[in-house]
Amino acid sequence: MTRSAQAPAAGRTAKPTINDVARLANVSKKTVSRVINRSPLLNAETRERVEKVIRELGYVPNPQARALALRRNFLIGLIHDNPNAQMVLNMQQGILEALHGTDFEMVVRPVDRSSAMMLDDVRTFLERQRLFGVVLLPPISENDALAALCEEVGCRYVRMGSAQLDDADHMVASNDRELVKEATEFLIGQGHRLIGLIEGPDGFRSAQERRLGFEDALAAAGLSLPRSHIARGNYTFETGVTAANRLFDLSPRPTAIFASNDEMAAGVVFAARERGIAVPEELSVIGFDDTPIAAHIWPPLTTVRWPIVSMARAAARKLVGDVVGGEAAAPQPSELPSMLVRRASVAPPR
Amino acid sequence: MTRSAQAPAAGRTAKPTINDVARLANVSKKTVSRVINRSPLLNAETRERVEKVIRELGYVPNPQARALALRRNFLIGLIHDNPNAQMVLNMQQGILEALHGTDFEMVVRPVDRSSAMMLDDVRTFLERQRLFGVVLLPPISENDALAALCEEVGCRYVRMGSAQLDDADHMVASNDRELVKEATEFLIGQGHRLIGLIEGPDGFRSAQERRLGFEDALAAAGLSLPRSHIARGNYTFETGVTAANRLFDLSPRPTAIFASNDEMAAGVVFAARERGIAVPEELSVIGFDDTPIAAHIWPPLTTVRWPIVSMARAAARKLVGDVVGGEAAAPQPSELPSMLVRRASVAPPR
DNA sequence: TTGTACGCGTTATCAT
DNA sequence: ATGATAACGCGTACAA
Repeated sequence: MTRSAQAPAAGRTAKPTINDVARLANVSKKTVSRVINRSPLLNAETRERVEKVIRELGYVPNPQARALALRRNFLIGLIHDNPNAQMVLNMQQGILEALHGTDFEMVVRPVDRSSAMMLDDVRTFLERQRLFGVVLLPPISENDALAALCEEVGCRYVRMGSAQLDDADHMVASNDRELVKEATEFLIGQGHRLIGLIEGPDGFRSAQERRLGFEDALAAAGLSLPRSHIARGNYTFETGVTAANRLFDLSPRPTAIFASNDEMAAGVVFAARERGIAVPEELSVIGFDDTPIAAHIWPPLTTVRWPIVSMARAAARKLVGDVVGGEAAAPQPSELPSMLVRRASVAPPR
Repeated sequence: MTRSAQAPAAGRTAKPTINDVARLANVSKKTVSRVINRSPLLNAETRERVEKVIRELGYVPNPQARALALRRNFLIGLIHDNPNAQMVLNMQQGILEALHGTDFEMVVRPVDRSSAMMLDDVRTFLERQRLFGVVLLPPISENDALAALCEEVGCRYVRMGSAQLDDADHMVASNDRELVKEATEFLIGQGHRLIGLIEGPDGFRSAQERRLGFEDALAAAGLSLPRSHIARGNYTFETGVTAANRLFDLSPRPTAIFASNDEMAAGVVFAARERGIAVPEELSVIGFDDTPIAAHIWPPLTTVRWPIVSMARAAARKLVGDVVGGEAAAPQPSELPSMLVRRASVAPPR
């Protein structure tokens, strides 16, 4: 089962190179290169001829050679420290959708935000691999030093997040604050007056935005928000359970809880079940993200759908748009809207 | 914040190359190359000297150049068509753990098993990117044609799966059959005699293995398995709901259900809740995988823990073990054991 | 054990 | 508008 072989007759392929194309088209390598790279200054007839040969030969440029010559790899990096599997995978999916049919591939790089070496690690990664660009996922995307680093090493980047943290070229954001306000207003509209908040971790912009939206709604309705009705979690199921139990101990107990993500909201429902509190009869719950868990627990969660796949797709298109044609070339939005998804976890208070 | 760079005062970088090392160490490129690639025939003293220069310069070989010269990229591919996010992410985590500290990066490639172009797509991918190796995740890992393709294009591969589908060098498997037997015996030990099975999709080896384990246990206990007590799902929550409802309609109703994965088991619990069937009082449920959902629904699921991260880590180490030192160089097991995790979803029948 | 000369496939420079 | 030639950085024959 031998491979390679340069002799044409020999079994397997020996993929054609730019030289083969040049020879058969009676032009120089450079001209072929110009065709590949869509150089504008090129005789139309010459281009036709070269393209014909390319097609006949089934020639495809060698990515390794291009990477060496261009000092730039055809790879898009995905840098993240997001603990939620569904979230990360959805983002991967969005990026891959944008990259599909292009010469780009996606390489995944989890980082440890708590490590002092984080920035150095990323720097090494970017400089060594010479990535074409990277997509920064929340929450690490909120790190300005990381964005500055990308800029410094000459790597394009697009940040994803819950608010505009950067200029439109480098950002794809959602309108969390607005939608959490809407979600909270929905609870108020159902008659709830004592609403608890489980906010996300300190220092996370998403946590801040969602809290602000929550406060916006209460303020607009003239409701007060006692400090005691705010608990904090770190976006995990377990901290949702803990935070919920803290709120359950209040007297009077909140009749509704908004949790800053679905994982924690699922923790609330779980904790309620443990304490014999009926959802939604005795407690309404709203989450955020609309990850599958929201629809898979009982009762299914009312939540805010975060357009995560679309956001990731837009982010990747922003990166490669200059190089590839088609839809990716169109200007990509820097904000994508979320929406409220109503399910069974909300009801009027008793 | 300038780094290395001995040369042209020019601002950015100018990373040292193999030539710089050779010059400063008073040896030829080739000797440096030998040091990098750990050639055995090398004067110890020479090696020391070169390594010293490498350290001082902070020299790191350029991956793009190596890829071109070696006709092989330092990338490990992850090929999958697994719909379960947690599963895929755990596998990614395992692979990344194995790759950490090496020169390898991971590139992710989802494929569409239903597409007629699947094999051609993968072939193009492998030939173009010249991957060092790929890890094949279930269920696509069960596709023998895919493995043959890897072999054909000269790409190393390791398959992950629920049974030994290939020789030890190309396989990391778990002992599903054994553990499902154990899980089922646990139900029988609790007193259950009417046990339903929700099996996985037709054609999936994991589904087959788990069904066999289930049948093994019933047979060993002298219990019959009416065809009507077997429902089929496709590993999703929704099909778990549907299958559960089919089993609930039986008379007499099964007092326990084994579902071939956690997603479907969660669907069973959900469906039971909808019908007012108490779990575990009126229905015991066991799942498979021990993904987070198992512990996050009520009641938490008894399930089989699939050592997915370890399996992926072992798979990646098998691929890169020849090249990198340390733990990865040790022979990697081709089978990793699962274990039964007992939680609250199982109780004796009434 | 070490060095020389060349190849890997592409892009960039600077002519023409 | 196109071409000859030199990078790009590293690995491999083959020679020494």
